[in-house]
Amino acid sequence: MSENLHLAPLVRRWSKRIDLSHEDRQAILTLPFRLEIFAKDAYVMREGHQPAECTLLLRGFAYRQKLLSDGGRQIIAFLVPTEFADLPANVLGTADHNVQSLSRSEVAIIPRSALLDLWHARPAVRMAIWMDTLIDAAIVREWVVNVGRRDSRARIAHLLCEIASRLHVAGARDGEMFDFPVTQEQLADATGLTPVHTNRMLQTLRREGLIQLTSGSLRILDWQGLREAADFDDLYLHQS
Amino acid sequence: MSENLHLAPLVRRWSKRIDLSHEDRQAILTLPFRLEIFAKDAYVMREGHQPAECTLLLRGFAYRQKLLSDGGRQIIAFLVPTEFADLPANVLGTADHNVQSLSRSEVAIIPRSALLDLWHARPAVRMAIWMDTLIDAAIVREWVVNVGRRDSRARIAHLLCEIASRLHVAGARDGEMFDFPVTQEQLADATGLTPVHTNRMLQTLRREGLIQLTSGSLRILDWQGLREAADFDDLYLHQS
DNA sequence: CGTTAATTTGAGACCATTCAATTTCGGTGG
DNA sequence: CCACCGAAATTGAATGGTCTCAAATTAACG
Repeated sequence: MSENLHLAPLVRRWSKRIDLSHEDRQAILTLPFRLEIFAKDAYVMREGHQPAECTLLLRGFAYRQKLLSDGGRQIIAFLVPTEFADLPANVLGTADHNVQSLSRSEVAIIPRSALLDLWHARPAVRMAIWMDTLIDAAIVREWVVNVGRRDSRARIAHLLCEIASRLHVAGARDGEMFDFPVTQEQLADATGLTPVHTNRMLQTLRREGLIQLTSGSLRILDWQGLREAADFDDLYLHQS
Repeated sequence: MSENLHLAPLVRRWSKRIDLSHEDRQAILTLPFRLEIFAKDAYVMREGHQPAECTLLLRGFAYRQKLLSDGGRQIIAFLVPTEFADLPANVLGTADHNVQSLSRSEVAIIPRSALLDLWHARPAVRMAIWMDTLIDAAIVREWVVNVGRRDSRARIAHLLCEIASRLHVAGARDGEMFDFPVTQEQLADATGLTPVHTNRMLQTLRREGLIQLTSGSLRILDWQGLREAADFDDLYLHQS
């Protein structure tokens, strides 16, 4: 059977948590889809819309976001490759938030029915998807804690810890570099701070020798120090 | 077959979103369980623990919560009857947050395996559970927005709007009264504010004639006014 | 009716914001 | 390769929303 390897990373990620049979893998790899490119800042999903297809992020990053009536913006989550952008909207019918592409990104667009059929037919796959959903929720819960109860320095530090942990699943090491093209304004919208204050806190963390953040790439110089500054415990990521 | 009506409210709620066949209903109603009572403030679930059973809230209220190393507490969600307290922990293996009983509450404790069997056997039931999970996540996302980007008055107002909407699914009306025994300290921990400032904002909302909040019960006097103060849009609750 | 928890009030301190200006960076065309 | 441009990052000073710390009052409960 002709199989397309665009979906292989998804199989790889799911396999770490769930035993997938050969049939499971084949069923995933032969899902129908079309590729699409989103430019930086392009909307992948819009609040209020009713999608008929599922969008799987293959390359690049994206973020969930909500806009307030006063023009404010809150970023709710960052999406990394092999994550679905609009699963909730596909199941519940209507999107309750927006998804924007962080950088230029590549996605696979899969018919909702195909994914749902897979979900009904293959227990292991549906368990993997459910676990994805639950971990997603766990991350958002930690964001509530971050934004609600940590001071600005810890907030930024915690967000950076989370990003680094998710980008390098197998334990982040000191000095390691991550490609993550985020602006300070976006970090501000993710932490509930202003861009100005976000800038000052980043400078503080740099001055303390904890991080090195230049446009597009993050390097953690002192993982232990950053973890302490953030009060970070990666239990909620459920990646071990 | 002898069926126990303790689980009937769960069937009723799920039926609003999903068509449940007679067999589906029977399967739910005949789930094995034992009843348990939790006192006010008792822990229903503890971070780090690995539950073997699922806890379904039948009467009273509960809340999800995380503690910080500096002693701070952030409330992440309120649970109302017919909601599961520890589904994520049962699926992912370990609890990543705490659940406490808000008032004296009654729960049904169901063996994990029984619920999982049901989940595998009955497509409609697992769709209902999945939708629950997704709506849960949507609510938490809105909390991130609330805590991250709204000022203190709007934050309190929004939380009250959400509670009222969830307690009276079929559209809240002016002057209606809800039983919700929450303290101002808990409202503070849910909104990321201090108890003192929460008190002042509640007074503001009262002075404006929007609410009437006495210990244990909430009455919304001006639903439209409160909605505007909160910038509230109930789309994310997905209850229509 | 006594005791403890919850709510309320006041005043001062502080963290983060606001507003504005400047500098640096990244990309583009000459 | 340099000059230019807009976006992003940085700096400064003043304002302000929320916090902190205490004390007083009220409500809940046995």
